[in-house]
Amino acid sequence: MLEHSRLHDGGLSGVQCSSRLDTISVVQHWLMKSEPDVYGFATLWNAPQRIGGWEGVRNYQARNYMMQMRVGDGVLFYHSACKVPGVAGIASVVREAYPDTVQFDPDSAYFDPKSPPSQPRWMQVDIQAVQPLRLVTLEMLRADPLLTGLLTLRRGNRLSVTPVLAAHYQRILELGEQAVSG
DNA sequence: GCCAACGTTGGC
DNA sequence: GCCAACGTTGGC
Repeated sequence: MLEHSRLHDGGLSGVQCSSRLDTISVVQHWLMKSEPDVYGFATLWNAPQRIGGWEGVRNYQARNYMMQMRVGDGVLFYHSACKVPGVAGIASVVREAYPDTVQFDPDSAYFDPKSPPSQPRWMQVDIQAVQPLRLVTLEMLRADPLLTGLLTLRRGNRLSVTPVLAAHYQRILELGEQAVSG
């Protein structure tokens, strides 16, 4: 089992590093958006081994976040551009960043002629569905004072991959499970 | 390196 | 379908 030394780029740069930090594994959390009409949580849930490749990201910031992902990181699977947007389930990272498989394919909608196979521009990760949630709607997210600061709630935020604080991740999980039992 | 034009995202 | 917000492109 690999262990990783890594820091979020979200303001931890001032943290003192002990010499043992490189043996500490820190689970990170992320939110990833997908249009359910194209690829929803159910699609991932029904895929072989419940694993799917997150290809097609064509935004550098989102790509850079994916490159920070490590096996075991938690993922909130968010449904966007649909009737009721919200977090539909959780997944986890099962394969770390590798060259996006469709960027070289001229027949793919995600083809990027400016990305030579010798120097791939776009990366993807693989994620595995862990658990469906009762939809935690955008409205619920906005209404919860504990979720203040969640990047997805920021006005005008279109990033399809964003880091999520552990506390926010836990809270959203709670909301999704609470809805099921309640 | 500026910035206008254009394309895309995504809530509403 | 509208439109605000934001990223990218390309002329200069």
